[in-house]
Amino acid sequence: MNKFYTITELTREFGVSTRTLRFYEDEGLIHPERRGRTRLFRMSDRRLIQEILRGRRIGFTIAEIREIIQVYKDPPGEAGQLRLLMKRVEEKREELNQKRRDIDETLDELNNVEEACLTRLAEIGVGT
Amino acid sequence: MNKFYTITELTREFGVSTRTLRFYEDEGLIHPERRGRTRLFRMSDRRLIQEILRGRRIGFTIAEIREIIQVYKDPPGEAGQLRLLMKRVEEKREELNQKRRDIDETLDELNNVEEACLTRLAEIGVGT
DNA sequence: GGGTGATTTGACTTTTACGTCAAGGTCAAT
DNA sequence: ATTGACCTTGACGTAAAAGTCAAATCACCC
Repeated sequence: MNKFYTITELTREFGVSTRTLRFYEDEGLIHPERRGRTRLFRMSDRRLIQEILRGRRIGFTIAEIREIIQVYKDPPGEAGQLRLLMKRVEEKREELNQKRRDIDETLDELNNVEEACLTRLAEIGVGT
Repeated sequence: MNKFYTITELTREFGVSTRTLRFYEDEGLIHPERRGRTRLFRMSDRRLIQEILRGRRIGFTIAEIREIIQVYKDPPGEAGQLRLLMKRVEEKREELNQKRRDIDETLDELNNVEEACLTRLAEIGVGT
């Protein structure tokens, strides 16, 4: 079937604006086909957008996302480049692990807040 | 002992600029004491800064961080407010859980990239 | 074949979270 | 008293990631 998606289909699905998707194209993150001037998104574009948005949610910049995409599209062939890439991967891993710790701590805090709310509610509206 | 910290002590400890800490004060996130015009940070300020930076790392905006701080400083007393707060807590929890999933998926991807690098390296520089 | 609604490009604007001067105050040590 | 380190306010600048708006074009349907 090889269905094509229009830009607004994808904006609705992912909750982003058309401006955002065009911006990602301008930035070289996606390359939808064209029929005339209108963009036609394939499955692969759709998946790529999902990855981009995932990166965005965890705070990657466009440049970082582009870099990751590049690696997938065109992995380096030279040993030095490979080592460099591995170092960067290691750094990213550290960063993400830190972020996970931060998230876990914050989730704990949220639990505390919630419990405090519940006790408070129990005190106030004794018969809720 | 009740030690005071100077602004640069804290900037060095946390790896942020003085501008950043003054910005946080302008935004009402911290309220260091003053001796004359110079800021004196107490332990409580230090801890608060840690929390702020943790929030920052996981992508909270200044406004969100301020809101969280507010809740700690001055928890709402009215039932409706409490319920509202709990709803927002629940939303934040969802958001953070999503972020955790995103991070885990990205960590998996990083592992793939690393493995690909290793195989590639083994192929190329057979005797590294 | 004209209207309607979706798309496109391009330019300009906005928001967030600081960075970067400029211009000077404070204080301890020399 | 001067130097040097550190601190202050205030104004202006900037980069990233879109938002907004205008004008033009396109596809489609009756």
